Amino acid sequence: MNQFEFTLETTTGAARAARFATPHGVVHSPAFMAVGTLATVKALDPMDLRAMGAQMILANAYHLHLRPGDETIRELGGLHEFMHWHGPILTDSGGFQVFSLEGLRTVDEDGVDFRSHLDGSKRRFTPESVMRIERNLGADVIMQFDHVIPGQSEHTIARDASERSLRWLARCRAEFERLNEVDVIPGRGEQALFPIVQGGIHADLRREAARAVRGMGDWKGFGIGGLSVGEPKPDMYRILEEVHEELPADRPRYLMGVGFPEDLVEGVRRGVDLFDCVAPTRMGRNGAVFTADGRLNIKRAEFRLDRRPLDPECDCATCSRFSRAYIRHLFLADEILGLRLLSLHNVHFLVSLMRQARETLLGGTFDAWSDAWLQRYHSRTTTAPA
RNA sequence: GUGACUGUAGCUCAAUUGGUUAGAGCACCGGACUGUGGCUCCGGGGGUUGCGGGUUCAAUUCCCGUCAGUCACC
Repeated sequence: MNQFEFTLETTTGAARAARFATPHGVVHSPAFMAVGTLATVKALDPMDLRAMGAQMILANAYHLHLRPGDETIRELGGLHEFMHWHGPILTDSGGFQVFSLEGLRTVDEDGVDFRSHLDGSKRRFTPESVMRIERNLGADVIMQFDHVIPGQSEHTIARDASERSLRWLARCRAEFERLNEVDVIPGRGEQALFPIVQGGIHADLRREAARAVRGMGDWKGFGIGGLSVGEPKPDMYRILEEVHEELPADRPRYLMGVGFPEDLVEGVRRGVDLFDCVAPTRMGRNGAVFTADGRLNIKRAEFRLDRRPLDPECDCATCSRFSRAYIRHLFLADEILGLRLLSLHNVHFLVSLMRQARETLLGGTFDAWSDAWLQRYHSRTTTAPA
């Protein structure tokens, strides 16, 4: 396969199974990408990720620029070499991080001034500087620098941010192409730049953004951003349906920052190929466990004498060995193994969930499987449907 | 044995000169977390103020006794 070639294998409605070729290996989609912001999927070793079948992981340009520095990582051979993950990597640009520094940053047309969350030092990101950072990190797929806004933002705010993101995309692409001429990528291979479709929860803006992005070039894939940032779930699902109709079928769609198990299934049904989310690891560190019957909190007293695994149907390295009672004890005692065991299980759960989606797509049973899966997951989940 | 000091929530401590229904932190019991701070946030259950008397309209607060702990002295 050619670099970044996306080969559709089958479709069921909007849902697709495909292969996405990168310089560091092929991603079989739909797929969940574990998040390793600081060049580590928190509490997990690359060996754990490989063993559970994780295919591609994320890292973050903002965080790694501040520490240890993208130049440092470049000198050390790039991200793959640095963190000893030799599969595909995607870096997020830092648009979301800058957005979340509310009160510590100001956006203007040229870029963003902000203060480092580490030491308060003044910093400035522009589309060009972010492209250079992501080049130094050397991921397979890099994301454009975009302007992220809260999920419920009104039309005028959303349009302003979306249009700015489009203008920044043009500058990202120009700098990306310039660097391709004058610079090499650390490690080996090539990079693909993904644009990000914005537009908040407004259908017209989303469609305009998708069309505008398409018109700007022959992209290797598309990011869908600005979702799961405070808007109701039905809005997110509705927007995915709108965007699906505007994006080319023969390119991967990456839904940024999503999500919870039910969001992955809903996303696949609406044409999404790639997901990433901090939920499995962050929530795992806080005691939440994904199971086929919904979420549970391992710290609850009801598990004090529970000898069962977290999820009786799970074959991960945690569930094949440890009881709920033991892991509960680890959490109440603040033992670090507890964080690790739940992070491992939760990431495995999402990776495995997408593997099931892929297998049922290829087997022609996806609709029935996803219906049944969603019904079962919601039937006993503790989180109220939005 | 004598004297001094201290006893308030599971723990560490608050509670104007005696004045509403004795509070807080931690712990405990639940919940939240979506392009990552192991953080944080929200809610909840918990008290015969060591025990027994007394004074007072009113006692965690003042008085007496008693028990326990700490320290000092025989």
